[in-house]
Amino acid sequence: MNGRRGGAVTMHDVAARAGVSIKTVSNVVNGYPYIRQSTREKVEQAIADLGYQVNVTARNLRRGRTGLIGLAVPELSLPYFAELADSVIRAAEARGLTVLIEQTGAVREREIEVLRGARRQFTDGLVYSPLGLGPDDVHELDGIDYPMVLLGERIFGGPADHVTMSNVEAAKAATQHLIDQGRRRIAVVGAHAGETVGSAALRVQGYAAALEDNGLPFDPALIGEAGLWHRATGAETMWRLLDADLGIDAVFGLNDALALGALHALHQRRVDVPGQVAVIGFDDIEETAYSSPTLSTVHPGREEIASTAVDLLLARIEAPDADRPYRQVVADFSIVARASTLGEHAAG
Amino acid sequence: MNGRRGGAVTMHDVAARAGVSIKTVSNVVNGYPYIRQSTREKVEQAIADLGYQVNVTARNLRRGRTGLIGLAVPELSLPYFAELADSVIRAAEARGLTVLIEQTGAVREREIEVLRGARRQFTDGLVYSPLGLGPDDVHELDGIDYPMVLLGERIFGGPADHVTMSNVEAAKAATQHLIDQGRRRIAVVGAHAGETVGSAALRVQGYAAALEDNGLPFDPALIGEAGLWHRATGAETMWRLLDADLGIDAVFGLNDALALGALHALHQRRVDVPGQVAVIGFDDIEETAYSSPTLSTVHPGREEIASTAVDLLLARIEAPDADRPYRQVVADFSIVARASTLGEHAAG
DNA sequence: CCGTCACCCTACATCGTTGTAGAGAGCGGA
DNA sequence: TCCGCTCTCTACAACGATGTAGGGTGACGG
Repeated sequence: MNGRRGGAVTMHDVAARAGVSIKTVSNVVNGYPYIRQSTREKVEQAIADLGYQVNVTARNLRRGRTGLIGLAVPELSLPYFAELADSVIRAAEARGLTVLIEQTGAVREREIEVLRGARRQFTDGLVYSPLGLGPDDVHELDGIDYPMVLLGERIFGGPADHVTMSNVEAAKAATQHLIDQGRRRIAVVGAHAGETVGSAALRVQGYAAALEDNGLPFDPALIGEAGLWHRATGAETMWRLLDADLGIDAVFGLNDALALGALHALHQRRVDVPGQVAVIGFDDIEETAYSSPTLSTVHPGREEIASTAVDLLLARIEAPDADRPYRQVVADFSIVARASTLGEHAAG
Repeated sequence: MNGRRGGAVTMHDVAARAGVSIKTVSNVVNGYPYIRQSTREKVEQAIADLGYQVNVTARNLRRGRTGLIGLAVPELSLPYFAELADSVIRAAEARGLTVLIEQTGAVREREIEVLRGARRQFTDGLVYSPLGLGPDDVHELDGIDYPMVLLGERIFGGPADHVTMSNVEAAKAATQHLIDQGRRRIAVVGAHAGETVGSAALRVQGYAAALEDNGLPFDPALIGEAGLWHRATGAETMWRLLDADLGIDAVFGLNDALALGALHALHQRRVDVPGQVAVIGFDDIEETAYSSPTLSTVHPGREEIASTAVDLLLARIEAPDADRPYRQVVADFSIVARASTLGEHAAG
């Protein structure tokens, strides 16, 4: 029965042992103030003696809440999402919530399914990070009647709070960092041709803005496409760019996996980093601190995103009726300058 | 209320609309056979009209099961565990179970805490993969009164079924693979000095066995230590080994992260892989198929481990009283030969 | 024509907890 | 003295589902 097999001590047993009513036990457990000290002690003793633990299922039924929140991400095998999940789990734990992870594989159908699936019943709310949906799918969020927090830049305007990162600003800062190191021919790895929404488009936009700010030309030849943001595609794109002989002196990987792939390709071609080409990534995944050279990157405030998301969700869960307007929060970012732009001497 | 706010359609509502008793609705929902076709249709129509979904919490309370299982792993940011979690989630899904992940950070205290923590109440069982515990901690498992499946090689003999991989055999096969390519000076990256249990010890043991089978000497100088099995430590260990100038012609990374780190170090030192040094890893994480050169490795049957673990757990959950002896299952492995041992021509 | 049996359905209690309402004790102030 | 208040505790009815027991049908065999 519910975790506790065998014994299955209930409030009844505790009440009997302590010689009080079952409700008094409940009151003690829930910290109700008007209980005589001696009574409280009797109950606590009985609880200790019997090893009683509240039956959360029954409490949930009664309270109408489960204490569980869902987290829908594309895949745990993508480091960014594994680390995001890690942060969300920690943030939730700190607030007494438990996280139930659902993988969507970035497949549109599965992302939609998650919204109405049976699992929604277990959870008080959902942190939703879609990759497969596009702006045309906003209507899929219509009629969502549970607390939800959106992450990412695929969809805006649903009936949910939204936590994003400053993609444009951060990409601009990353590009500026390269320019500050004297770089002028900065390639991009990971663009998505034709897209106008999503992280790829926004980050390229930031890149272009930085160039413009510095009076540098935007050369389409420097924009390397890569559909999947994996290490392998990063390396391939880098090879293509190198083959084209464009005089590149820096690379902006739109995420860390791409940048690490590019780093790898550069090594293989015996291109010195950052001597000949500086590299910067985006996401600050753990591995960037361990690559060689260590990878400069954008720290997107993952912890902040996670804890803000959980806070917003919790607020909606606790006051479901308050039809307070949906908030959009933009997390702070920072540039983490490491050896791939500064060189070994200056960085760690 | 439990996911469905607002409406909160219950069996009562469905029963009223269909003009039957609430129990009949329950019977329809649960596939009870003795129901007139016409009645069934009426009920199903009412369910569809009202958009009714069973309240899982109430059902759980009544049935004494939650349909949730716990999965305790060190960290999701370690690719092996992220992929293991992925596999367990899929396996559980296929059997109608939902997974609740708990991260222990491989910290002994937190691993112990997980065993009795409040979360155990939410779950019908636990898939437990400790890294911080040692054989002396078996007693921590005493008195565990819920279904549990152990993973890994840290602890044996607890009151639980156990799924392991053939560490010794697999490591032996990996080493043999290198020997088959004509390698004779095979270094190990990732050994744990002094340990006699755990994956490191077992894999080194398999390595030694392969050498012996082939009449090759075991040279302690070739055994590179690395406490953490990360890419960075793999690279460091590899550098140390290279610096020692041992005439190494192959490297066995005790896991893929180490092997990838070693690969990286070799590249940096302009050592040709596999021309001068062949490299093989262990785990077959996704990335090994994308590294350059692609990394040969041991496929440890992660899917099999996950689905076996879930099967065993489910069997215990469904028949908790059956005191059938605890089983130990060893998953099959296979060698995945890629470019880091075969060269580009032969491999993908 | 009646008992038996398979079939279909219902009433009621129950899972373990918490909200509501209110009872009784004790105390101070009018 | 009685009222009203605070404090402490209890009884009872929920939450939404399912197990148990049993009440009606109608068909069939004797």
